[in-house]
Amino acid sequence: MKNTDKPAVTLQCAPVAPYLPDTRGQAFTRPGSGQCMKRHSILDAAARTFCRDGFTGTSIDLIAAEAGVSRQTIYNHYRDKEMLFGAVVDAVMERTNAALFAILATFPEKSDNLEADLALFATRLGKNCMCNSDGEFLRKLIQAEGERYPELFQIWRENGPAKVGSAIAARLARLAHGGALDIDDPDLAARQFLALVTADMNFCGMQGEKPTEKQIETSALNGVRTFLRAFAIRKASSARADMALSRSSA
Amino acid sequence: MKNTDKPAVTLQCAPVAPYLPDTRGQAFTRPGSGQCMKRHSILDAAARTFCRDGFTGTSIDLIAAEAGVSRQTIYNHYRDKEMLFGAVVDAVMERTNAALFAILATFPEKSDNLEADLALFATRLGKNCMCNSDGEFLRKLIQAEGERYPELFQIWRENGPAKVGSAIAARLARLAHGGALDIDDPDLAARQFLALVTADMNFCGMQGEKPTEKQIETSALNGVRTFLRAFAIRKASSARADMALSRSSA
DNA sequence: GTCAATTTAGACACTATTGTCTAAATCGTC
DNA sequence: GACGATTTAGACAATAGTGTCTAAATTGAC
Repeated sequence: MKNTDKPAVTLQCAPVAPYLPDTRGQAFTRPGSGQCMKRHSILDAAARTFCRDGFTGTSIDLIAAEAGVSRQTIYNHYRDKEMLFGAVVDAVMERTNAALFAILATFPEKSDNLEADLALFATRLGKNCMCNSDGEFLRKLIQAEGERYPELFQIWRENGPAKVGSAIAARLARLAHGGALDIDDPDLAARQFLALVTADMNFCGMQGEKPTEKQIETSALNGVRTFLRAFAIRKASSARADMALSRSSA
Repeated sequence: MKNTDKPAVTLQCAPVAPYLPDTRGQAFTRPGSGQCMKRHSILDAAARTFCRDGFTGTSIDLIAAEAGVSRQTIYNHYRDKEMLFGAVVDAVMERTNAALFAILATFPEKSDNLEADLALFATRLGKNCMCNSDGEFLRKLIQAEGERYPELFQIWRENGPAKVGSAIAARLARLAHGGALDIDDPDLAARQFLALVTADMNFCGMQGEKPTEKQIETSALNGVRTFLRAFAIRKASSARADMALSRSSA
């Protein structure tokens, strides 16, 4: 059984030409050279450090040390700290977006075994999008620096959660049209779906920390169950039996 | 009609004695004197500034300017930046806790008109606890500095959301026992209740910003409706009619 | 091995911030 | 108005960070 497959999106190197700054002020890189490694490890270390210590709390020297390069190398690739930060944000958003659409493609089409299928979908979403390092980065940094650098995250605000929401809404509407769900407002239902499957993560004393894989799975299943209690259409034949059953353990 | 009453908790001045540092390193203050005002405006400005710019991004000079006092006055009251930060966190947590319990007391007891009552309760919670300035402070700062200063927020992690959760769980269990709700796991239901009534706030492109009052109300009502769809026990007599009705608009 | 590109370590000027210290000004109470 | 407590503005040393510059070392392709 292949489990929640991680859409491994690795960073591509920008093409050719030495020291020509692109839109973000970073120099292009000959692919395959050591430069690519360096740049990757810089972006990686910067993401980790910015996420841990915030923008102002992070020093270039710290990033350099953590990336295993000299400070000057960072300045060779990125004009200044803000440009580096922008590049990190871009990279993380691109990765997360790619993961997002890969996962959206796995949304269940058939309505048999809906609980298990939706739970698997929600688990994938949690593990590879909302609760991994990239998700943590976006969550923390948007909270912390979103107001100071509105233009940086505007793209994400518009394309990130909103797009997941409407994408899930469309797929929920499809299930509703197929007779499996009873949904008035698909957009609202999508938001509530996302809220429910992450419910356990936000209110159990572990604010702002990454949940474990187990916690993600449990939260997803719990959320899907309640979501289906609210929106699933029970078969008319066994409606009374279902209701009696579901009420029995109260 | 008195609307969502705000439990106005104002900061009390610590008693007596000049320049004796208390546990947080802050000097006590003669109540009623100008000192109290100063200290209050320092804490106030510090909360705003820390929330806006983060701990490292905030300078004492900025706080002093925003509070309308000299920098030295701040150092007279608080030993250093960390102590000031700790005092702010304490004050915000105390205020939020007080608001929390005031609001918890308004949780509906009777099960007639449950939707409206729960929506009002959730609205109060949003407006006076989770989405006001104090809520924003705790949310942002725990995300940003929670890992760096674990001991500061540990109290909140244990006493804040967890306590709301179990308090609401107890009240939901009571409603369930009274026959209004069908709930297996009250703690889970409480977390999902909180997640649902704040669902609209997190996934509509406005991450990390304070929602408007209108948004809070709408989100609360939407969330409560779905919560009740999942957990309310429909009267047996009108069950079929209810189900037909709720499905009619899909 | 050569050569150009790249990286490195270190020095550097500059700015910002912290926390201390002082002497003068202000406040509040009697 | 006197007096003690408090606040204030400013100077101050110490530290940390940014971004630039250099010369030497390293890399990688041919």
